[in-house]
Amino acid sequence: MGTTAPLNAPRALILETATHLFGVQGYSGTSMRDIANGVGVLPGSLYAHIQSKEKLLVEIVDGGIERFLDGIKPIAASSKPASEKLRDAIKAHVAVVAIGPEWSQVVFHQWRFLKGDDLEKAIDKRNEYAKSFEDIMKQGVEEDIFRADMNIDISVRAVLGALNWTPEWYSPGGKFTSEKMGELMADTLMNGLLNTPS
Amino acid sequence: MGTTAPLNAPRALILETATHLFGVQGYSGTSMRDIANGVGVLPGSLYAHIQSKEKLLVEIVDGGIERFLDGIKPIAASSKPASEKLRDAIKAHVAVVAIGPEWSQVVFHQWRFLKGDDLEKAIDKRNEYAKSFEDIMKQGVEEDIFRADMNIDISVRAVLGALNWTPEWYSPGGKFTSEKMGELMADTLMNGLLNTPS
DNA sequence: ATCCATAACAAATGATTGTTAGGTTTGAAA
DNA sequence: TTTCAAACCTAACAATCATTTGTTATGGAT
Repeated sequence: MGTTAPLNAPRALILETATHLFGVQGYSGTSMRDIANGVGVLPGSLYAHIQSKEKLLVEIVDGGIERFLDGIKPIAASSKPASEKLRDAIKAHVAVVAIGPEWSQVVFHQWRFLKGDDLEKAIDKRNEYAKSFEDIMKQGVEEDIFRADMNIDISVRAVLGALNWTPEWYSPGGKFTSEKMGELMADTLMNGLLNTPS
Repeated sequence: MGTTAPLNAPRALILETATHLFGVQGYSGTSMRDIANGVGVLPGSLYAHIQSKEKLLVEIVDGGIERFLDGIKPIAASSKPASEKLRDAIKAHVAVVAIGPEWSQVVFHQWRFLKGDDLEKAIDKRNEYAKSFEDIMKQGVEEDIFRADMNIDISVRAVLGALNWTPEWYSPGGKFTSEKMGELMADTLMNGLLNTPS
């Protein structure tokens, strides 16, 4: 008595549990005791696997941003027309969110609690991601595929806002597959809402 | 010695400070000491003006949601065509965000920390707000002003996502007035990005 | 001059925070 | 059978948390 059976993949389980809790309750709203409880272990035992609460967050956020960047890089580098690039980018974004909505929530909202270098790097990567979208928009305007009369800054922010908000309502068991959802999202953002009579 | 001059409008100052801190650091990430510090008072002194940390959040969130609802109610009730309603709704939303981006951040993100009735009511009002947008969309499709081939659920979420994300980047001293920003936002969301050759 | 409400401070409450140190169990290798 | 490292528990730490209590200073009204 007094001990419990070892977990099979302790580190992964801790990451998973922390991601869930950080996503739902926020970083500050989640205690190491909460995480330990979710893992099924006493608080102190966590430190056999992780360095600190903050490093836990760094790992989750960094890994998440990286996924989004990995998703868009080949698209940005391709030689497709901007309209296809943007559609692909939107679909890629939704696809990453669909992998783990809670993970995405942490990536989008909890990065604020990073400090120093970790914070700086996270912000840089965020900006890099946004710039990929901006580049596609600019390309689209140059190619005369996108509206010349739109404000690119605002449009980038509108599109990224719509995308960044998806983990707030996306649920894996919904009536659309994540692919379909990406399509619909791209349709709405690219075509707009207004009917364009032909 | 040992005491400090009374503040001029203590309650309002506390609300203001708490809103700022909750917006930047989150509810759980903000201590009463932080707030007291910002106000220029010792922690215990706050309780002469407020009931508790939680009531403070309730007041901020409730008041905020109410502003958004007040903004859209007359628009939803008007007899304009859906396209004008939606444009007005988007502009109204941006206008409310512009009053206080940090306040809006609290409204959009910190409501999670409400409990019981307060939480329930906040969610109800959120849904009510979303429904106003949904109604306008449906009206627009019926009137043949909006695309019949779009998915309304997804479009509502795209538009609200773009709008709810605005406090993340909006800054009062930007190069656009909030009115102009609302216009540009409406342009992008309603017309989309694609060029529609005439 | 006295009174009194307002609003502050000072100090402490018990609970919870992240984290650490040291001891114990486990299962597999030697 | 012994050894050994991984992974756990027990117990505690100093700091910080929201909040309460008792007291004091202030400024306006009586």
